[in-house]
Amino acid sequence: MTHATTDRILDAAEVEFAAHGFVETSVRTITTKAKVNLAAVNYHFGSKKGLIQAVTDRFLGPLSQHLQMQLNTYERSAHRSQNNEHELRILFNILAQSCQYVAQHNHHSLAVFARLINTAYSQSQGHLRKHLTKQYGASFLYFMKILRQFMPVMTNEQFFWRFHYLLGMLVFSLSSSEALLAICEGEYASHRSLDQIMADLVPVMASAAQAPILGES
Amino acid sequence: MTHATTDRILDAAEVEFAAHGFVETSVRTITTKAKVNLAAVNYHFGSKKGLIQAVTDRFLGPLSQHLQMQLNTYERSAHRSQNNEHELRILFNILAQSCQYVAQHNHHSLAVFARLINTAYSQSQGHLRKHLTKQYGASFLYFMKILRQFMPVMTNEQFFWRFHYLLGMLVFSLSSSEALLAICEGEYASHRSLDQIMADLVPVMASAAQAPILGES
DNA sequence: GTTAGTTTAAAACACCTGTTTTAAACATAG
DNA sequence: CTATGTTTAAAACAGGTGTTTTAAACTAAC
Repeated sequence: MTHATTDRILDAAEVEFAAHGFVETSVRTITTKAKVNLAAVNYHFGSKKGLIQAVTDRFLGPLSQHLQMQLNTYERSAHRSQNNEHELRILFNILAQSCQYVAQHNHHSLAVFARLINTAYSQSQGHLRKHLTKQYGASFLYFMKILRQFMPVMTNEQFFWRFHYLLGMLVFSLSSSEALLAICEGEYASHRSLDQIMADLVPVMASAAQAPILGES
Repeated sequence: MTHATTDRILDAAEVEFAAHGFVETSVRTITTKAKVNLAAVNYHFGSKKGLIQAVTDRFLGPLSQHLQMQLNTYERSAHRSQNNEHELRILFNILAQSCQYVAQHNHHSLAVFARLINTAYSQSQGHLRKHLTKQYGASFLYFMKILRQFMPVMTNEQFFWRFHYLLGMLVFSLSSSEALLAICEGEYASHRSLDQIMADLVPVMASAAQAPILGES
């Protein structure tokens, strides 16, 4: 194997980042868990930032690619029902399936994904956010563009905010599922995987997307 | 003034915490912005954790109090419509008004509130979460209990998850509004205050709460 | 076998973190 | 005045952080 070291670093970093976040995870704990020399991170990835980008790119690439493909085939399909909710569910299902597709090969990727978006938006001046929009903004906007057709009764501004409400629901649910499971502790229990959460969210997002706008009537 | 120092610390801490989060904000920047000696934080609050709790308690107390009162008067009101969505909107409106009530006296409190919940749930083993549930769990559960009545067509487990989907939508939207405004940068623009976001979210949360559960039919 | 790239070990760097300590000055109530 | 609590200044502590460096060992290809 030519790059066993880099892969071990990426794997360990992904687990730690997903569990404790980017800031709270030190390079030393990553290299220790990966059983790799401390200097290896800076040797291969330049810096911790570089490692974070590498970790995210590893699944964000396939994710956006899969998403774009699925959206393309959807757009080419002829029949479009008059039922907006039905079409919205199809679209959110495509998003969910794309997430599940990358989660298949990479168990912690969804948690990292959620954490990434969460922190990218949480810090007001986010270099992460710029990297995301620059690298994967196309797929992002493509999805938004198609979604827009089935949320016609609102202005662009209202759509913008509504979209991010949905994004927040998705991101928070995925990134804090561990804590939620820790809370119920067997009461409501029944472990719910990120895949299940995503599938569960589809109709909720569809309904939320169609909710009327108050203060208009 | 007897406690001008502690108040200045709390004010400065609130602004910094809201803007950069708890971990990314150092005690030194707080004391500098508050124009207070570095040791003052540990003198008055014992530790940084104590300061965080003090900052959150300052608005979480009035918030839970206001919420509990409003819920109480709601429960006492006789007429209850058969329209679940209408009642749900009333309930979420109560929540929104309670938030706006504390935000009135304290402009950054909502951002801190959102960030608090977000970080409390993000770290898997959260001492913050325990403090929250121990201190304000009553109001929390009270709200959930009333809400439960108007979301009858689901199991307790489904309700638990659905509730946290809504919570996530709320928390993410409030805590990342700055980043969202930075994105659109005048395109969709029109500054939207946290109060407006909360009000905007009421019908969305009501719809999301009522969304059907897939895989049952 | 030489060369180039990789990996390791260990140490050090420079910096930031929360916290503590010492001393002196200030405030205010008994 | 005295005593108690507050505030400041400045320094230091102990520990963690990302990063760099040095040297030696290893691996593979030409």
